[in-house]
Amino acid sequence: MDKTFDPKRIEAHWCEVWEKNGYYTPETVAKLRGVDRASLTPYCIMIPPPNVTGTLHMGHAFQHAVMDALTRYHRMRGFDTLWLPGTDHAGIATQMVVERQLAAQGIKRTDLGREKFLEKVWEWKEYSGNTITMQMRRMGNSVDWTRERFTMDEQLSRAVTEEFVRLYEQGLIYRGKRLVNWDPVLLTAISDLEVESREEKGKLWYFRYPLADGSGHLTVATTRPETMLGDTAVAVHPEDARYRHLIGKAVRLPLCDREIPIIGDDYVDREFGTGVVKITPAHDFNDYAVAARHGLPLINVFTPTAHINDAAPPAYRGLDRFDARTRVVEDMTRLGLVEKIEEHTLKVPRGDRTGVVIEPYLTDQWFVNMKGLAKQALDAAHSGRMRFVPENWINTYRQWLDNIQDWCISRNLWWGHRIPAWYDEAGNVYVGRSEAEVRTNPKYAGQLRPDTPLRQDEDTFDTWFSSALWPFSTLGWPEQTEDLKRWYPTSVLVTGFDIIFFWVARMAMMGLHFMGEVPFREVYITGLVRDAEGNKMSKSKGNILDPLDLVDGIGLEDLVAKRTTGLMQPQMAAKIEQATRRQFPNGIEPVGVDALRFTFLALASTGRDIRFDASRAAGYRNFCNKIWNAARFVLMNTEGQDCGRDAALPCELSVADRWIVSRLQKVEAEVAEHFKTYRFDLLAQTLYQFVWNEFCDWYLELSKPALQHGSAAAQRGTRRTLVRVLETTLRLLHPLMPFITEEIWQRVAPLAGKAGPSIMLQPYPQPEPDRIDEAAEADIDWLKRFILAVRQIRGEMDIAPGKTLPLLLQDADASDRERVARLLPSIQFLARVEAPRVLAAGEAAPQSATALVGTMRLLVPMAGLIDKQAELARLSKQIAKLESELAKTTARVENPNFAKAPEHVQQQTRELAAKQRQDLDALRAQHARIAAL
RNA sequence: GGGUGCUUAGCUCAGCUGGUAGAGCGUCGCCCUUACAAGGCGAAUGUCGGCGGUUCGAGCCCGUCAGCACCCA
Repeated sequence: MDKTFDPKRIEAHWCEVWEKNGYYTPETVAKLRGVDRASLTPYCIMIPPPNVTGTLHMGHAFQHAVMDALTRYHRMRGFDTLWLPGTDHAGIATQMVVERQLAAQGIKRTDLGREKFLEKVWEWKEYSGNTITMQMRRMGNSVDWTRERFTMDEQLSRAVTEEFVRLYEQGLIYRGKRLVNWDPVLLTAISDLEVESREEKGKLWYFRYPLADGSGHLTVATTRPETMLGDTAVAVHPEDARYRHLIGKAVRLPLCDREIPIIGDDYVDREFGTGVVKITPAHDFNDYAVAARHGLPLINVFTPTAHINDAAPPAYRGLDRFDARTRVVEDMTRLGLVEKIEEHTLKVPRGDRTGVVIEPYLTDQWFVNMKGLAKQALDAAHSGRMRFVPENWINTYRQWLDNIQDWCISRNLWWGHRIPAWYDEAGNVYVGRSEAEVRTNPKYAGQLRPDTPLRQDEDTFDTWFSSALWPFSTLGWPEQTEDLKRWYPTSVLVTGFDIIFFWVARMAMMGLHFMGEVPFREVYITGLVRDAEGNKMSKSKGNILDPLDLVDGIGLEDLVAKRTTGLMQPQMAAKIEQATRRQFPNGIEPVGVDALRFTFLALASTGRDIRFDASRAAGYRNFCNKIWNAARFVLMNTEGQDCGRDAALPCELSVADRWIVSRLQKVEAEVAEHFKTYRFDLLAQTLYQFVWNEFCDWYLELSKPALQHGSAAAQRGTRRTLVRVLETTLRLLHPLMPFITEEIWQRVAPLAGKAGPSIMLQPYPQPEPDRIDEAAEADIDWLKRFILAVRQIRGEMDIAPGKTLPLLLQDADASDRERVARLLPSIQFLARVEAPRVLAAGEAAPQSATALVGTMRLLVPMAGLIDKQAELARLSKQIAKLESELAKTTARVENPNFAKAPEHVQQQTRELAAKQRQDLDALRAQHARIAAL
């Protein structure tokens, strides 16, 4: 083995072997194991399908590390395990990408026509769609590629049609002219979830509307002057003394020369502006509701691209909405009807994709009635059939479902699932799985003749309308396939809190509605990966990291180039470059897949932000190297040697052997608990500490004297323990770090008597409580304290580690003496001391540096080694520390009410105080002795 | 306005049903000891955001104030 771990060399090899041999596919795994799948418990995770045109970002890599750990863990535990991969067509996002590409060539989507345009999108999908899957392969994600799905696959598309037709037939879908959020650039409706409202600086214009009877005017305040062209009323609060008497009268709408009524409605906020609001029902959601209550007409004054249409006076027709605003204000000013203009901060709705101001707009759209669906979804969560982890996220879920609005599912896009609805020339709607089905549907027989021309709805569905089916459409629904029966409901959904509304809730609703059961038993909500400063990673901010750049490393220049090309706002480039050069002055060192995956898991605590710090990943690369070298050591000492596989030969286990085996059992139990509770941070920490701080720091060191000087039986026992513990540890680590564990396991497994094609298919280690050995743990605990005490003297006195020290023991009790005798080789080797001599009671000791182990005192004679002042300083420091601790303990014990504490706590605390007092006395005496010399 | 979190070492974060405050990274010493210098050994560092309460005992429970973040309207 090389001296340094080189991830690149092994990663490519293993991910190919694993996939080629079908280890990701449940049928193959069962066959290789010789078990009947029917006898196994199913375990299934559906990947949240990434956008087909995207690339793998840190958030994906993070969640995939979690999902793969769960998948590999359950596969090793013998579940019938499926992690199903796939991608989402992402209607708006993808259409935008392709439109932008065409725009660069001066082509518009409408120039091509629907069919040609869709061809272009499919081309792009083929080209870019494999990027993420390639990246996932490199990360070693053990998804079953034979079951890979795309939301626009033929079968999944059929599922969407089925969904729509059934909901329609059940009366849960309706079509209607409603006010929707309209993106005037994309020319589509979007759902309220796709609108981002941000505070922006604007103005508040105060306009005078003359009363129709000429008796004066009312002043309205508005943030959108241009919409006055569509006003159909002005409203005041019914109890507003200033205006109450005007209700029922009318004003003359300037510029339009229309008379509109003054109405009373308690929607009006008396404190805002003048307390009089203009009502524009076709262009404002609140006004729309007011109009509905008062039976007001709706006047739409915008075209789909947000230009003024022919419903407005001729002077404004064809103007863009912002030009119209300027024009309206100018005209009103000229008429002397502008009372004042104030600076004003307001919430501006913008499309989350385009960033343009969203227009409330009156169009025909399809809606799903959500009330009943939402109730089922709420019940499922409340009853615990679907459980959130961490559980507080149920609040977010509930909050949305409690206040749910009907869902606008139609998108006026070309890319997506086309709505299976047809219209005749009179505009009657016919819904069916196909035009042929519509024509043969007896329900429509009366009104639809065979020769009636039908045209299909031009629009497509909201992407989430299809991904809501993902947990079961991927398994074959609406067909009752074997896969569907096997894996639905799935075991767990792993996703971020940002799409609880968009996706989790909608999957729950559709799963319950169509399958009669929750789509997943548990929802593990992860935090969002942010950069080291806590900012969300985004291309426009220039702080994105490509997970593979961490894996392979990247030079500073390449990183800068990567972050600054293709920006939507090229003027940001200089700033981004500067920040990148500051944060990664030397680029990024390669860490390999295993280290990156381990980093993600170690960061997966319960918080909602995950700050990614590259130095953390470097730390775990070092961990990989540590594992690698520990394995080297084990192999160097065991390969080609007797590792105790022959049960007939005597095999002796040392205290250290029994200790590490005992510790291993406890670690295995902790690991199981952490998996169960999704505490991957604690899981990673447990394994890290076991490997580094117990196995490497202590066990491997303790094995050295045994390997060199032990009896044949003892050597055999130690070799056996070395290979077995290492082999088990590799299996424990495998779900977190698949590559390095596989590579090493291949060499170690035979020595440990294990056979099999891959560590992936091995059983996951389970604790065996009868191998816990408290006596061995107590011995090693004592030994560690003994050795640490000597090391502390050595460290603080700056004595070279290689220098062998003489050692005297004072006040050693019988147990101490017994242990010293029994553990002598370990003590001498690890503490680098001569065989310690036990001082007889009352025997004078030479001038020494002292340390305490229990009641026993370790004395390192100072002659020629230790400076008197240094030792005095060291003792003073310890005394001071102990004094403050004792003061705290004494305060507790001496509290008169301490008697109320449980007996064992009192006992424990008194013993602690006694021990501290005793140690303190010993240290003070020692200090006095040395000071006197 | 409604809701949800967060505030612990220089940084990033753990801290279980209340019982002697922890880890990683960083910092400072001493070491190229034949698994590993991507390493070994040792060390330093905390008014657990403030105030009040409950309790024998509070980082943890309750109240309150402050600051920060996010979601919904």
